[in-house]
Amino acid sequence: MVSTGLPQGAVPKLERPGPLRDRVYEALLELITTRALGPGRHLVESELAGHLGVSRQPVREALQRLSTEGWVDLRPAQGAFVHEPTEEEADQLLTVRTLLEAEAARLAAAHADSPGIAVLEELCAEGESAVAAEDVDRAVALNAAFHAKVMELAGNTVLAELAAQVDRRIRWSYTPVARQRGAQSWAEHRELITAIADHDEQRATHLMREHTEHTRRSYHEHDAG
Amino acid sequence: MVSTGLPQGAVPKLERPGPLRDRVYEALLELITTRALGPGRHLVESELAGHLGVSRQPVREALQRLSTEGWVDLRPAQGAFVHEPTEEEADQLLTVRTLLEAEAARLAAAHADSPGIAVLEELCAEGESAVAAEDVDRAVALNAAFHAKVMELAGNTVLAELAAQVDRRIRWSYTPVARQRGAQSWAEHRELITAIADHDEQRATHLMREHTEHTRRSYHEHDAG
DNA sequence: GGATTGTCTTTCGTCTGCAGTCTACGGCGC
DNA sequence: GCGCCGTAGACTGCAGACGAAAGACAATCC
Repeated sequence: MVSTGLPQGAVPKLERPGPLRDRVYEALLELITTRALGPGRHLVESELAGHLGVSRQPVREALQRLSTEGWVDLRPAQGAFVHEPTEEEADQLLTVRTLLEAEAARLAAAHADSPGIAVLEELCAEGESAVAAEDVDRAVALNAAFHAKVMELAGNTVLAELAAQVDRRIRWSYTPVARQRGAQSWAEHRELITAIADHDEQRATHLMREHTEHTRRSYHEHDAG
Repeated sequence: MVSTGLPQGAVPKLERPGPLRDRVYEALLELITTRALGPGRHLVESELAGHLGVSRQPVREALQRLSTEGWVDLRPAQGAFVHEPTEEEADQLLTVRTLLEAEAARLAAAHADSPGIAVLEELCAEGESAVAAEDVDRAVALNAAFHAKVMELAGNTVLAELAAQVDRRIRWSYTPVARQRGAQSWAEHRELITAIADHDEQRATHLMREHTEHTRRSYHEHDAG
């Protein structure tokens, strides 16, 4: 088995194109999150199929998946429409996110080991430098990576999957706001890291809850203004 | 508009058969939850199509949906296989469920009104009588209805959707256990109702957490035994 | 003039057919 | 006897086509 001398992970699967439906799915998700397809827009299957150069079938399967994940609404015998997020729904999403992230922080505090904490600190340092350099896109990406790493350290796959869903939907109805509070956010991250390193579950839960609640509040302020 | 004299809600929509894919979806879900299609089984599209008297397309779409909801694993170019739940996954699901239900109880305590509480009490009474009559199926159904009502009173749609997903998956890897603790469970429900009626968020959260944790523990005991 | 009804276009829902790929099995060489 | 290779079968992935339902618009009747 190992006698071939081939590097183990170097040639994973020859990089195939992969199932067409998945690429259609990602293409549509990109179009939706970038607002190229705005909320409420009617997605005509044949139109999308022609535009992407494929048949209707992969498009239909992609739309199905997008529907179950809450990106589009699939009205029977009428077609798919890009979901229109309401104020109420955004608030509910933020509530749920607070819940999931806080639990993740607790579990991370319970299970985290040294290498994991080192990664967190590294991400935090990079994030701070990105904020200092006013590289907003990079800061946002690092923020997502930080939370994803906390979720990974929590070691609960189910929790991670749900959080990922919720997170993407939030970031969608939310793009303009996420760019505002930069430095403050990373200071809170630093506090959170120490709590996790100390295995202080209560403190980690509390800090993460505060952190996401701050974000939620800034959303409402933005909305009101 | 109202001069037609037709009863308003009596003729809702003529009860159409509805989209075929949905009926296929429900049929397959029934077959999976009842273990007629056991975990790990290879689901062949043409076979299912022939058995249900439809074409492959609705079957494919139903399988897609089942895949995104975690019921089947869709291996590319190989087909669909009924998902095999692991011990770890079951535990993670229960953890998440505890979290979601506890939050629902808190929100319910914050928002519940008299008619809602009345419904809860009614469900509780029915549940106790079902337990007394040793009608296990009915007791299980009422238990689900009770938790669903609490979730509805919480008034958070996103939370409810996530909880519904998690709940169904739990009930699947879980059927043999759910039938054990009957009377105890309903006593806890009664306590929870009073907490909600008093708008005591802390107590409602705590009680629901205890309640679901009891369930989780009995799962592990059953598993160990 | 307003409401109603008939038709017409658009789009979805479903079915059939074909090509690509993975798996399993039998034959062959060592 | 053991392992490798070639071939056959089966299944999935994708494309195209047909029937049906929903919405829009115009003509008609009251």
